[in-house]
Amino acid sequence: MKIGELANKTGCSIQSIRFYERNGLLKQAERTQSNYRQYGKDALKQLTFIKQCRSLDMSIAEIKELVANKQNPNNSCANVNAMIEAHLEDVSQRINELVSLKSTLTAMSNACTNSRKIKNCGVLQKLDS
Amino acid sequence: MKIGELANKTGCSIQSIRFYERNGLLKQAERTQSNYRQYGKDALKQLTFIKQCRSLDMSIAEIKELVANKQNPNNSCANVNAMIEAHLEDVSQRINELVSLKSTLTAMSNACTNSRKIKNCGVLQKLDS
DNA sequence: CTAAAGCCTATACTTAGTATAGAGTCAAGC
DNA sequence: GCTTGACTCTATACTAAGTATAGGCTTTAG
Repeated sequence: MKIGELANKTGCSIQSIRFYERNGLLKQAERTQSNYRQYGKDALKQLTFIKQCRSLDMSIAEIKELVANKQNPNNSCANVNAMIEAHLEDVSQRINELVSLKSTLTAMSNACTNSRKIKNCGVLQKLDS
Repeated sequence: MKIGELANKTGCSIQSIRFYERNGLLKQAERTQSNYRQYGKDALKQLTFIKQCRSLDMSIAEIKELVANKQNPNNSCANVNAMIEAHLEDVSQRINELVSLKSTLTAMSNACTNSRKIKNCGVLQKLDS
């Protein structure tokens, strides 16, 4: 199949598929005589894997590491586990940050009403304090 | 005071102060004869305001809008309120995404142990499914 | 045969800064 | 008076993960 079909099947944009190839997440695609990229089922699988990882907010670098690991089926998977744990830790921390931020924003939002003027705006007053 | 002192007092980097100026969040600084930026208390206040907004994850564009609003003390503050609400909504939604993501990652992390091989890695199996 | 749709590469743009190069300025010490 | 180090200046490149665009082929449908 060509890149457009692959894009449709995976929900990735054509540009991001090319981007993944350029960045070594997808191996270089075969080309037709007219230089069109040509994909098989394995590429579909690989791209689906990448999409799955991206949906978990993994970085390109992290995914690249996972892809590399998959090449060596008999190696230990300890670093894969370590990476997931580190990523989980990042996500947890970001959640904590955002929750705290949310409560500040809520307080701010409650400090004003639409009927005021800028000079009396409760939101701006909180921002200035 | 010069830019280094302002940076120290606010905890902003010198580069980001210049960045804020370039992008219209801070007004153009006065210059000394030798072209050094010269700041007074008002700049300190303004930069502190910007930092406060950034700590709430507001974008440069949003802060620019707030700064512009502050110029007109007698206007209604409705759009300030609307922006905070929209931002709060964004944050809430992002929290929801991350919480769901966290539970997926936790399940993944629980699906494997360090003692396995890549081909039997529970994490990779979940990622492939 | 022609026109539309699809594909190709290369380049610029996005966010909110950070990092660097190369040059000018200022204060202190000798 | 000179040098050295700290500070500042501008301009440029870089980050992440794509998206958007221009200009040029190729394929497909009518």
